[in-house]
Amino acid sequence: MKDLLTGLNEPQREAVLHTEGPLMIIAGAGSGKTRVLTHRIAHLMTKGVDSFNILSLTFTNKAAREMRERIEKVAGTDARNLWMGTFHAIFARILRSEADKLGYPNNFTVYDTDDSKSLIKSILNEMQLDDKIYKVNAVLSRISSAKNRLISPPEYAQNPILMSDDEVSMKPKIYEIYKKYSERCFKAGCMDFDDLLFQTCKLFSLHPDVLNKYQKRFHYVMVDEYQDTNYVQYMITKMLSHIRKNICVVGDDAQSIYAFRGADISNIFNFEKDYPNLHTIKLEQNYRSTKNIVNIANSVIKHNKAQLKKDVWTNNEDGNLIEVLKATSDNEEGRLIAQSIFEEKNHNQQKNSDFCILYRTNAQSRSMEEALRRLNIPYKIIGGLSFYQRKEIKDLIAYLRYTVNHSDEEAFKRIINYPKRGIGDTSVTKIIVTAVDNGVTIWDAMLNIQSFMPGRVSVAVGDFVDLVRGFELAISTKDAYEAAKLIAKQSGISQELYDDKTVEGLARYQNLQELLNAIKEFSEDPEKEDKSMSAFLQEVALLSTADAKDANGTDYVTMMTIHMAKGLEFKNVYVVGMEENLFPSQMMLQSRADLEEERRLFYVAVTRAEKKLTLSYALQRYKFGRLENCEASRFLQEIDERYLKMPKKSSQDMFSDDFMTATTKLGGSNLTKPGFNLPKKEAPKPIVPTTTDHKISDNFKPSDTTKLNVGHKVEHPKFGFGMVTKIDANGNERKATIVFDKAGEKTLLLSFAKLMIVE
DNA sequence: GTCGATTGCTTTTTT
DNA sequence: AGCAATCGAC
Repeated sequence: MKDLLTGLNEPQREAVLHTEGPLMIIAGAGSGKTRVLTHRIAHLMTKGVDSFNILSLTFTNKAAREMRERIEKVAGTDARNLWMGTFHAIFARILRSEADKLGYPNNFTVYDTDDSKSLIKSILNEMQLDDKIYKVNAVLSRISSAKNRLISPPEYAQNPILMSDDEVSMKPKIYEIYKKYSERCFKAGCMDFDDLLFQTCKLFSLHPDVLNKYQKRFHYVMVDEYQDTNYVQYMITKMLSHIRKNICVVGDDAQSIYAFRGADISNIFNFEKDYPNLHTIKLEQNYRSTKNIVNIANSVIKHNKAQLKKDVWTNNEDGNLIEVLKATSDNEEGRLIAQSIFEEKNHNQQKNSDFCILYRTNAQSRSMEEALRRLNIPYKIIGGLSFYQRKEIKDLIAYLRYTVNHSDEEAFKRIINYPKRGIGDTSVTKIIVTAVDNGVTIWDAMLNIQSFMPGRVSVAVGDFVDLVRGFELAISTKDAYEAAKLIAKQSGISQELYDDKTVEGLARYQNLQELLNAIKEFSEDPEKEDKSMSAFLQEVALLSTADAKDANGTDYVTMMTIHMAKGLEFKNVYVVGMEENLFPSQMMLQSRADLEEERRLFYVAVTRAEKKLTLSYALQRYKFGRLENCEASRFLQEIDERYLKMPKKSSQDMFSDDFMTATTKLGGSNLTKPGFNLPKKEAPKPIVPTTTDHKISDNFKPSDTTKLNVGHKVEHPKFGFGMVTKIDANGNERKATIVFDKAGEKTLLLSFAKLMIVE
């Protein structure tokens, strides 16, 4: 036990030793949180607690896997009975043995987000609602947030606030859609992601005996990333730990970045209200980053109002100043970053894996990729489209799902006419509608196809039914891998992909093979107690992009969104695209709360860095295919200047040099001021009386303004001569801000303004 | 029922 | 720019 405590600081030790009663650990970035958690579990076990009685909940499979590995290192095989996993995985597992108590089949299948959307679309169609008004994403998020707040359809209908919100937003039918959606999922024997939690909560509420069973089992409950829990998750953990109250939550309010998905920081703030005898420990010493990085992070986060008091500090060296790079364009930004990585690698003998590029949106990766490729720097993008989101993978999975669960409507829709077997959308809809109207499953409807759709289609449907029966037999007589192989072949998917000789087709065929390999691995894994196809599907449904196996031994620069980077650390971190309307995102500028979440996101980004942090922005960037002008992010201005290093002179580019000089002058002394400049909010615009007596030049002829840009001198028939200072593009609507010599500053719509470009 | 062309949308997303 | 979804023509 002693060695579990060596090397820990005082609060860390305290957290490890405090095992009985409610405990909240507020863990600053880089404060050794994972270490504390693993040592705490190991400590429990050395005290004689059976790992069987410990439940540890995380948010990602990756986090769960890493923590399990670390515990096994300390505690050995004793840890194998530990229940450690994501909320969804753990409760899916419980539901698999208890689902019948809620009327679901125990081999229920799981709808992913695409399935949910597709089901909502069907329902909208059937209700003949305009999907321009009822946007699928909006409807789903409404339903999802209801579920996350434990509001069932009847409760939704009785909630005056929800109902009037829908009324006001011109979507009064949301309740009905929600009700139908729930019924359809239930009939299909399917749970969506939210159901895995919602139904667990329902199960525990309706069946005290079941709840009691798990309460007795889990003597100790631990929750990581508590700031990201939503209300259902809060309820479940509260219920589970109700008897013994040995609940330990770990979180950092400053790193809460998933409010947009229903995470509720107030779960942290309210935790002490639930547990009057709560013990709180703060881990404030940062072991990860240099003083400069810790300081800049603190100087950023202090702009937020809503936060717990915390004082993160470090004993590490001061380290480098934070460098700010300014580029004229998104492409140049990529070049500057790639160049910086290249130089840094050479100077300090670093590996590619010491570098990480973080951005707000996935779309920003492209300019980075191109630049890195040009310098032959290997990179890897984390996130984006995951393996299991690829069409060919989802298709085979749909076959497997449908074979396991004949009621699975979304799987059915995917496969009924793929590969083509002459059953088109009209027929499919008719089958589904008949099933829904008669209250039977789609499978039953197909068995009776003759009665309502005689003719050619019914033969095709009959063949399909026989095909699935054959698959069913395969699954019941063979192992998961052999069955899947047979299904891939007999469904025709294998052939279909094999016949496609394009490059993409080849890749798709290989992906299919890779999926089969994954099933093989699964069915040969000695650690898995349940190797059924149904178990495989469940595991796969809860996998995500971040869970992909690491390419072994290759050394690459990592690129990802900031969201994906939470919990990770790199020696050198580049946060790119530090621009207004990008980071913070313009969608997030609506409310203070949203802006604060963006700021926390920035906090997460900078705290990933161990040694060197670089921030960059571009003056122009392509957005949605349009070139837009950008200003430096307000977050840059919020940083205390003494931690910053001047923007580096951007390479060779004349235009950029000119711009640099100009802005540096504006910014004052280049020794103290970084060279970015935000328009001062208070600065009044010069008020100049409008003069309309400009004498139009003889040779005046309106120019083509599509190429009009900042710096151009123009003539306007009324306002006279002026200089373009800003171009704003909003869809097709382009606006130019022009400072006229006599008429002052004007913002003109280019589609109307007659302008002649003078130079 | 199937194919292609046009139209519209676009944050982040552990599950 | 890039992609999915929808619409119109065979």
